[in-house]
Amino acid sequence: MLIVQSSQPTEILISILSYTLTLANSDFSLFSRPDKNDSTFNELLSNVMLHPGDYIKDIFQKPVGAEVTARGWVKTIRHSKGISFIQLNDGSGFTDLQVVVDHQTASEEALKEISTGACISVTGELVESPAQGQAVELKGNSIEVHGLADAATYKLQKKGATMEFLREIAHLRPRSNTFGAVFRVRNAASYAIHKFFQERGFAWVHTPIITASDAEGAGAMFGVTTLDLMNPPKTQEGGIDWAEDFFGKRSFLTVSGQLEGEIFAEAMSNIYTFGPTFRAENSNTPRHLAEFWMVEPEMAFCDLDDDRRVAEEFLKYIITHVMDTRMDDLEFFNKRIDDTVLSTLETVVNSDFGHITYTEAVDILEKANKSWEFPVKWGVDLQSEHERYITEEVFKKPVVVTDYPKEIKAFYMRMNDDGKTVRAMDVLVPRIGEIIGGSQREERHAVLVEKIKAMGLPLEAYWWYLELRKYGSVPHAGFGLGLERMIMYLTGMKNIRDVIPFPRTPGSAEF
RNA sequence: UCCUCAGUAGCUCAGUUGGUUAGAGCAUCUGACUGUUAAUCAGAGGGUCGUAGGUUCGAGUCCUACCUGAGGAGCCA
Repeated sequence: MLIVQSSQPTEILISILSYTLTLANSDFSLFSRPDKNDSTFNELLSNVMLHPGDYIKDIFQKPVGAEVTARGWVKTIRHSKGISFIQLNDGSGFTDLQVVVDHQTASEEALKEISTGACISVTGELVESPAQGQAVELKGNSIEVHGLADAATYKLQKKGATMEFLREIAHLRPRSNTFGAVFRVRNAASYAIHKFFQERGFAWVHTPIITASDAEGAGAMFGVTTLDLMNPPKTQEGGIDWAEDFFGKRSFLTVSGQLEGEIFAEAMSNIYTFGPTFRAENSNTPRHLAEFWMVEPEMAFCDLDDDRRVAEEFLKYIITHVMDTRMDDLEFFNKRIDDTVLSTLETVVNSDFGHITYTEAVDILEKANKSWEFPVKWGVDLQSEHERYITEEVFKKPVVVTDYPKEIKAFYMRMNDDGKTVRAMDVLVPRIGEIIGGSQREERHAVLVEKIKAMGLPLEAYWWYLELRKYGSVPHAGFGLGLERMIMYLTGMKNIRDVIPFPRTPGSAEF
């Protein structure tokens, strides 16, 4: 058996269809190559594409005796005298379909061409399985081989791979149990996010990826330029003349869509952003990426108390949806990755979140009979160890901490009447610590102007942000959720690089 | 960016106070087995010990630099 290499898309498709292994008549040399003129591209496409009802997850729902075709990638194949077993998976669910092929209807020689990683279609009858391990299995009558996978060089083995190794084969890792489950959960969580907001009348706003305002001060930004770095235009002072650049000024990849989100909240009332975000920090930890996805709702006519309630409802909704739709994957994580995943998620869904102020939190921490690596003192930001103590040991459930000292929070957070604290909130959950950060925004023009000045930020850069406070200003609030941190929470995965398809970190942008 | 640890077969690892021909399991290949479930059993092949220097009669092992990865810190989502 050979694989035809071709470069034209239509030829590739035809060669995919040409390796039909006809098992029913025991003549394994029958590999017909259909005349290219026999079929149009569209007809070929409709023949190979999976439709609802065709996925392996759907096949499990069909009655015993049904004639079905299963398509997917071989996870393992086992040969015995007279019979072979294939575990087939198309990514639609965690459970593999077991395909059974009798050597009286198919030659062992031909079956041994098929190995882990090969892509095949199998047609046959769905039957009750006589053995332990699965309720039903597919009794294969004919197998179509789309693409073989050389067993001697295929890198994704059946066992023994570390997360670090799988990261190096990111083009193959979605086919593994763990990563198939991770990305199904990621998809389900993403859908739940949209569903939650859409059901509540929030509009999804596509805030820009490229921005010219570097004034937020939320960390280092990636520059975007079309200038020739070897020979950039210079100003008279000798610096780079950004006026000559593509956008006529220095521009960057966004670090947050919040400020633009506020514009739309003050026009469409309730909105959310959901998209990629970039930080050029040289931070190399299991919790940081240079490119990650963030969800940022922004609500008009909303104070911090409402903000807090939305955040609680939001987290519970995502978890509930994933538990309802991807319990097969969650059970795998609970069994193989972290045996506290399910109990933690159930705790979050079934508890009313606690609520304390920063001042109360500091009081609790000072009175705690613990030796902190970082001493606690009013005015100093809470460390991870403090956050986890409060949520895991004091409350034993999620806690929202509000009203932080103004010095340790961003300029746009609304000043409290005490003049010392701002209407900020952090949602802390067991095992992770902070998962959501948010605030009520400063809607009073004069107060915001003073705040920007006090923090030494340039007023001009915020001209439009300040105008929102001059024309039809209203109390409003919002928060941010890092999608990957949520996926880590849902799956128990320990490294953020393993919950995003293609991680970007300092020194690494492969694939 | 700083601190710590690691890098030996395709993968996961062992390798003693420096010692002559570097091992295992899995994977691969060959064979056996009529229902397997990380199949099992028998046999075979497979290594520039991260890279470059250095110390030594002799380096996988000791030293230096660099590269890559992981954990911790800072920053945060």
